[in-house]
Amino acid sequence: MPVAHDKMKKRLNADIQKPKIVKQFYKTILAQGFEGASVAKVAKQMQIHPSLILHYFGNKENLTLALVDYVIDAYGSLLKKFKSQDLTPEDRLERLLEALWSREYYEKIDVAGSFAVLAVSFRNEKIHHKIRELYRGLKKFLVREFTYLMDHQVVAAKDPAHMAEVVMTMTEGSRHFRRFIIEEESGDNGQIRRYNQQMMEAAWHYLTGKQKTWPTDPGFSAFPGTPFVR
Amino acid sequence: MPVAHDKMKKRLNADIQKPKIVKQFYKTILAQGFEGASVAKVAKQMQIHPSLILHYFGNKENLTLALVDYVIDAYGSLLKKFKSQDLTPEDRLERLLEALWSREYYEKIDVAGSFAVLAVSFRNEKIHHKIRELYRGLKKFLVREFTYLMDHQVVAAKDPAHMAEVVMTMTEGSRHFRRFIIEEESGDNGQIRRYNQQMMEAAWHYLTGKQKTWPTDPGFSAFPGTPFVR
DNA sequence: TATAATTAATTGAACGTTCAGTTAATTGTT
DNA sequence: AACAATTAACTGAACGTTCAATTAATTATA
Repeated sequence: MPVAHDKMKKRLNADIQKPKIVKQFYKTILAQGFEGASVAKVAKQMQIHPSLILHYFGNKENLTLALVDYVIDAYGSLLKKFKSQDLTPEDRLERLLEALWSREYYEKIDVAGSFAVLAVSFRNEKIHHKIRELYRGLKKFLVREFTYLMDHQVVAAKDPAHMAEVVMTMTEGSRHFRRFIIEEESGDNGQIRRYNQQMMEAAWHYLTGKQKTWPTDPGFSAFPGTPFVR
Repeated sequence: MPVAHDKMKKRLNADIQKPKIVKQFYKTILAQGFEGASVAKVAKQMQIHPSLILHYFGNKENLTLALVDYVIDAYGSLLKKFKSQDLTPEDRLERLLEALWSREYYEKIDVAGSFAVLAVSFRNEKIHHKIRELYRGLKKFLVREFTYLMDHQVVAAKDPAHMAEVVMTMTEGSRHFRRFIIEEESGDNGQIRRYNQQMMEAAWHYLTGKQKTWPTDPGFSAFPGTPFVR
C-alpha cells in the first residue's frame, strides 16, 4: 500500500492532461520552433514520460492537429466580445479596428506560433483546411459587421465581402510585418504603436473613405503587455 | 588518361555546385518543409554525397543562411525593372501596383519558402537581420517612388514612409492570405485574380484617395468576380 | 476488480557532423 | 610539352544523438 509523500504525483484525467500537453507543445514550439519541438522535449518539460503523450494523441500529427485547434480557438475567441455591445455605429467600427490591431489580439497567439502552424499547413491538408475554416468564420463575422455599418452610413457602399478580405489581409500582413519595422537603434514599443495606429487609419480610410487621426492608443492603456502563454 | 563514359560524373567547381545545392535545398524545403529538408535528402536528390554539402557550407546553419540570401535576391530582383522606365506618373503607379500583385512577383518565391525562412527567423538573429535588411531596401525603393508620385500630384500628400509600410503590409498580407480565400468547389485562378485586383484597387484608393476599377485581364474577363461567403 | 493513467525498456531510422582518404583539375617549373 | 606539385572536388565510414513509435509492465483511481 503506497503511502502518500510529497513527491507523489497526482494522476490527472485526460480532460486535464491533454490540454496541458497541447499548451506545453505550443510553448515548446515558441521557444524552439516546430522542428525543435519534439515529443521528448515536451514530456521532459512536463516531467512526464514521452509515451504518455503518444498514449493520448497516438502520434505527433494528431498532437499537431490538436494544437491547431487550440490556436484557432484562442484566435477566434476575441470576436465573441462583439456579440452584444451597445455602441453607436461609428464607435463600433472604431472599437472593431482597435481590437484587430490591439496588442491583446496580436499577442493572443504569438505570431511565431502562427507561423509554425502555417508553415505546416503547406504540407498538411487537414491543417490547411482548419485554417481555411477559421478565416471563413472571421470573414463571416466581418461581413456581418460591415453590412450593418453600411446600413448605418458609416462605411462606404462597397461589397462587404471584398472589404472583409482587404481588412483581413491588412491584419494578417500586420502580424507578419510588425516584427520587421523596428529600427535597430530606436527600437521597441513606440514604433509598433505608431505602426498599429497607421494601419488602423489606413483601414478606416479604406472602409469609410474619410481620413481619421486616431485619438487614443488601443491596447496599451488597458492591457499592460501580458503575453497570453507563459 | 581518363576515358569519358556515360556514368562518369563531371566535377563542377564551387561557383556552380554551391548555388545548385542551395537551389535544391530550397526545392526540398518546398516539398518537405524546413524540418523535412535534411542534408541527406538534399544530397540524395542531387546524387551527391551528403559530405559534399558540409564540405561547402560547413554546417547546416550556413546552408540556411545561403538560402536566405538566395531568397532575398530573387525577392528583390523585380524592383530593378523600375529603375529607368519612361511612363506618365499615373501609369507608373499603375504598373507598380500591378507588379506587386502580379503572379510573377508572388510566384517568384513561393510563399511556402518564405514561410519556412520566416519561421526560422524567429530563432535565428542572423536570418532575422537579413530579412529586415530586405524590407529596409524595399521600403527605401517605395519611399522614393511615392515621393516622386507625390510631387506629380498622383498620390495624396501623406508621409511616404507611412505609405510604404502600409503597402508593404498589404502585399505581405496578400502573400499570406491568398492561399486561404479559395473556395473548395469553384476554386482557383479566377478567385485569386479577383482577389489581387481587389487588393490593387484598395491600395490605389489608399494612395491616391480615388476610386479605381482595375482593367480586367482579357483571359479572365469571362468570370464574374463572385465573392465566396455563403 | 476493472479500467484508465503512467512508466519502463527498446527499437530502428534519421539526424548533423567529423575526418581520413581518393580522385580530378589546375598550376608552376623545367 | 612533360610532369610533378598543389589545390579543389568529392567519397565513405563511423560518430554520438535524437527522433517517433511499439510493446509490456506497473500504478492509481473509481
